[in-house]
Amino acid sequence: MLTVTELARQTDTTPHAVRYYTRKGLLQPVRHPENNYRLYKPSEVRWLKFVRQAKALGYTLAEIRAIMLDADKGQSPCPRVREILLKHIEENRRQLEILMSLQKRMEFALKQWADMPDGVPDGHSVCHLIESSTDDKKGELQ
Amino acid sequence: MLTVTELARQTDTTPHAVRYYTRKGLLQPVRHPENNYRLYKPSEVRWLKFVRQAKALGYTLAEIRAIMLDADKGQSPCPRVREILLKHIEENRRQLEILMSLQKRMEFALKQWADMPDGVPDGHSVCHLIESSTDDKKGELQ
DNA sequence: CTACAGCCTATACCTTAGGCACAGGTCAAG
DNA sequence: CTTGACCTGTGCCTAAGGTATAGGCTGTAG
Repeated sequence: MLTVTELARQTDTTPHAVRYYTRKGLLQPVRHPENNYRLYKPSEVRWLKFVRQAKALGYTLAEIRAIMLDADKGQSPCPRVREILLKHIEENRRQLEILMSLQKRMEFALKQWADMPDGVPDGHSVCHLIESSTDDKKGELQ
Repeated sequence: MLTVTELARQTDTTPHAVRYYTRKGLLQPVRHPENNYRLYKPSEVRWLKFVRQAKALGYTLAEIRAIMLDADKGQSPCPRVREILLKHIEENRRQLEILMSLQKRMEFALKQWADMPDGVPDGHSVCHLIESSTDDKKGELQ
């Protein structure tokens, strides 16, 4: 049986993250009856490595939990795994477009501002730089 | 004097967002002595439009507040505004690289999985799809 | 006159994935 | 015996609001 720190070390995480995953239901340790420490079965190392792998692929903890529940019921989680990946690819594409649009707006403003002097607040203007920026599509910023 | 809903309507926001900005110190309404409603001066419309403009350029509320404090002290906020924009352009570039790397990983996995059958959990594997994914650079995911 | 609908207000809790801080417990070295 | 290092636990904090709940106002229909 492993303590949080031992488990964290074997999976390249922090003890706090291990406790967090536990709170989220991704790990089920037992408690040491004397000091109340979390104690993990050695097989949890494999589970946790799976979690890290899935996270690196963009899966959220809630999605990973759903995948685990599939597996716990003996069902193949693979259909769900494929479906979530497709959704993420779409979402990420949208997010990339938003950030690229923001990047363009910022770089355009930077260029525009290069020739403008600093102004002093005069009561009807806070910062003319920002106020001068054309506000086309804002794009939700997530 | 405007109520939250009137102010929100004139600036294309929601009443809740107006209250949130107020809590964050970006607006300073007085309170109606009878019903405790927030009451905003008509000039706050211009302030709030400035906030929306800055947000569209990627500024955070905390940064906008710092800019306003500059202006309140009679200092030109423009140097700070330029400096923050540069920082954001750098940060956003990093974030874009992270998301593009994730997008590549996801699309690679999708292609790789196309030829793989669904598996049933067998005790030493949760989902071979995810487990088969090569985990090169994860890139922090923000 | 009152019941109800609709709109307004206020506060409080929820979100992600942990980071950070604090208080207490255990162990070996000095 | 005490000190320091290391471990544990819990609880608060994040950005920018969304959503839910509870209460107050007015207009109208019965």
